[in-house]
Amino acid sequence: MELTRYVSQNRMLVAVDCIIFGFDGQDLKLLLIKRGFNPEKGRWSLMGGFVQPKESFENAAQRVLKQLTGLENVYLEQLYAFGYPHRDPLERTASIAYFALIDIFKYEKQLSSDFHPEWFLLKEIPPLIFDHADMIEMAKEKLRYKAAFQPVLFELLPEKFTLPQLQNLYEGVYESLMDKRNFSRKILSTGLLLKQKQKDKVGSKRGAFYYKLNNKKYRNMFNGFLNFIPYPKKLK
Amino acid sequence: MELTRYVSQNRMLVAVDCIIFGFDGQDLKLLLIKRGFNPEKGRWSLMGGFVQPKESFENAAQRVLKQLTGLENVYLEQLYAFGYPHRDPLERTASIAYFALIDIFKYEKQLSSDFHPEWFLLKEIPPLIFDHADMIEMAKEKLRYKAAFQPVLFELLPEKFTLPQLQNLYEGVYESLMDKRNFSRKILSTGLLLKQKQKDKVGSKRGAFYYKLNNKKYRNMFNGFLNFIPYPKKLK
DNA sequence: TTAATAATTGTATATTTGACAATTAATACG
DNA sequence: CGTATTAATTGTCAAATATACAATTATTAA
Repeated sequence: MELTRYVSQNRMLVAVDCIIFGFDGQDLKLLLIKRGFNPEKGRWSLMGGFVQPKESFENAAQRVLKQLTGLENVYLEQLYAFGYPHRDPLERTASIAYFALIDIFKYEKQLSSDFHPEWFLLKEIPPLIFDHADMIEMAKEKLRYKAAFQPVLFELLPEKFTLPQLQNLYEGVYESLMDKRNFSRKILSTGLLLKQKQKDKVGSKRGAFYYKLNNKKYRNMFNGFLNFIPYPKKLK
Repeated sequence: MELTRYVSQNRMLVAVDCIIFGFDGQDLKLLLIKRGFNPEKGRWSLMGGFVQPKESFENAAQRVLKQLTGLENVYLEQLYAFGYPHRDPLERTASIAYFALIDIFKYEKQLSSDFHPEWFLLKEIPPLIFDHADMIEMAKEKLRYKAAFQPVLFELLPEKFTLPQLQNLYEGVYESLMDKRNFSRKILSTGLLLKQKQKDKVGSKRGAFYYKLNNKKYRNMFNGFLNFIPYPKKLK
């Protein structure tokens, strides 16, 4: 009899939205789309979609991400559930926000689709629908928080990357400048990087050596506490 | 016309569940209730409730928490949105889990109610309904994570507390033993604690001095990076 | 050959960590 | 009243880590 109890309760729509980070070797970027339907048609938005009946939230986020980028098996983590009553003016809709870290170069090969996606510099995000700006703000914060003692930023890099690129990445995330000598000492002391024999000649005349992740160590130390917080030199 | 788009989508129930931590000076505890309705009537459960039409998730969690403990303005933070399709066998129900840190002594005065609440040692949690055990596991992890560089554990203590109590708390959270000398040095070096003239005579013959939080500093440094990670001596 | 550019590398000091045990204050008991 | 008991309080030294700071080197382009 008590089984009827749920009847009196209200249901609501549940969506997922993805905050997709990328890094081009220089700057941090976000992938946004031009919303194709009302309300707010034509405005910039995070990529999202409604959770389907047989889908977990995680699966829904993966689906949405694949739809836009063609990518699977990328770093994806739940950020926060947004749910104040009128965030979508049309109807009450909860949104489970996920943030994704992708290798921007893998993405570029895909060339999706009818969402009119564009990469924006993290510092130049246009006005967004609903509470998407809040979501991004929270995602930035969480990334800083996490990267402070988990080597999560490597998810944004291609297989081979240089130390100057890595430092650019950390400087972008923490919006600060770091000392090159101290940075490389600290990063290399983790034993996480394997120096390659080739150099990247694109960025400079001299060229910078490539490094790869030591994947075994990476997986092992991912959840260990390691202080990856860089020491800001000056606030930009 | 596109306004009809949402029509084809499915709605679901959305609930909140609260993981309520307390600390009695010795051990970490969780407040659980005996579920009063089907399904799973009579089994132990986190305190929860459905999100009402005009309520944010946060408000729903506050309401539920107040209902059970009589407390308002306590530390409450969203933990994670749980949503796999059949977590509630009766009907698809998302649950936004919140964790709360309360002063267990303030609670004890309230003596609620018809939920049959009981404090359980964190190490002796009984079998729980649905995915509530997962929620608790995640909450424990998050508490460890946060307490590592935010002084959040003070939310579990009464206004006045002793250093041995504080160390018990950290040892409980990290399930490890710490060195008294190093612990007090580290904690006191933050300048966060104000030594009182009175002693707590309950715990020992000699008595231990009370400390209070320096509230101004507390608020200021809450979001700064501070390494509160204790150095485990032995795993218990 | 030289100039320009950006990558690479080292050292000294200050701070923090971590290991380690003797002393002290208060009470209870003979 | 003295003594035993209990738990709180306090200090030092070595090791590791953080931070400040600039000269040298490899490569390309002119």
